[in-house]
Amino acid sequence: MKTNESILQIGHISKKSGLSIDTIRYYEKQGLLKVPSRSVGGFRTYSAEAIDQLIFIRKAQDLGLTLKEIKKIMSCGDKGLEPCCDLTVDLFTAKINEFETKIQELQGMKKKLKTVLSGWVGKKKK
Amino acid sequence: MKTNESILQIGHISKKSGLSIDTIRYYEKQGLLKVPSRSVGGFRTYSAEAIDQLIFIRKAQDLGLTLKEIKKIMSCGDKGLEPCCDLTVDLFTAKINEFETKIQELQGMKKKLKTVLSGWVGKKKK
DNA sequence: ATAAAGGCTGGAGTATACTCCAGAGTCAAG
DNA sequence: CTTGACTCTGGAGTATACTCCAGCCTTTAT
Repeated sequence: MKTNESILQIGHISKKSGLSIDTIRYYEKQGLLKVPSRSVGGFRTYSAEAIDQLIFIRKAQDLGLTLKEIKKIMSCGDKGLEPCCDLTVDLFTAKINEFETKIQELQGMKKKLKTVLSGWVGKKKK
Repeated sequence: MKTNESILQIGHISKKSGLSIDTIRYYEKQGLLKVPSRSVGGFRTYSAEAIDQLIFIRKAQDLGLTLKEIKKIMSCGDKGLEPCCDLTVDLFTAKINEFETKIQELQGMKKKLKTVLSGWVGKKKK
């Protein structure tokens, strides 16, 4: 059950990242994850880095980015932080502003929910 | 072109809210918007309140809530702030925590993007 | 009365992001 | 060498949230 310590199969990084095997393969197809090397028999083999990348994707997605946007953002890391093109600069700038707005909105919404919730607790049920 | 001042047709609230007519009708089908009254001929007629509701939906959605969740949250407003059921209390509590986490993540992500971006600006292109 | 702008319904189609599956091959242990 | 856990591919299917359309009706200005 224990192959080489440092060579991770897809099932392993699936468990570590919390993403399904199918999802990982889907991300690869979509170009979000660089194509992994393969074992002689054809199994995908990953380094630990892949786990971090998957977690990053999940987080970014949770923050409202599409896979396309995430792909763009991630590919900048690959190329030593060179902007791939002006559009990427624009994307980054836009996203930063968007995030700022979202933070404001989340704080507002949180307050709203809290107010409603505390009203319930005050009344108590049944 | 100007009917009664206070009776709004779907096209009007569409423009004001920034959502398409189709989307508004879709929300109605999904039960997010209370069924509007109709003109004699069958046109939907709204009050200005509907615009606010649409804007709320759009914001909540932007923050990562599904239409189902938004529906639940909105229906609480209708019922004088009574929790519709325990599940709603749970939903609210969970969402408040989720929002807190997201705020943290957004701030982290914003910082990351900013760092990358400032690297580009420093180097300047071409 | 009529024409242009706007609205109606039901249903089909689209985009995104998965999720599931069959049939077959791989790998490590015993 | 067999077994059982794991992985492979390609393609079909699902959920969510729209988006578009045909064919027809309403409204209102002229």
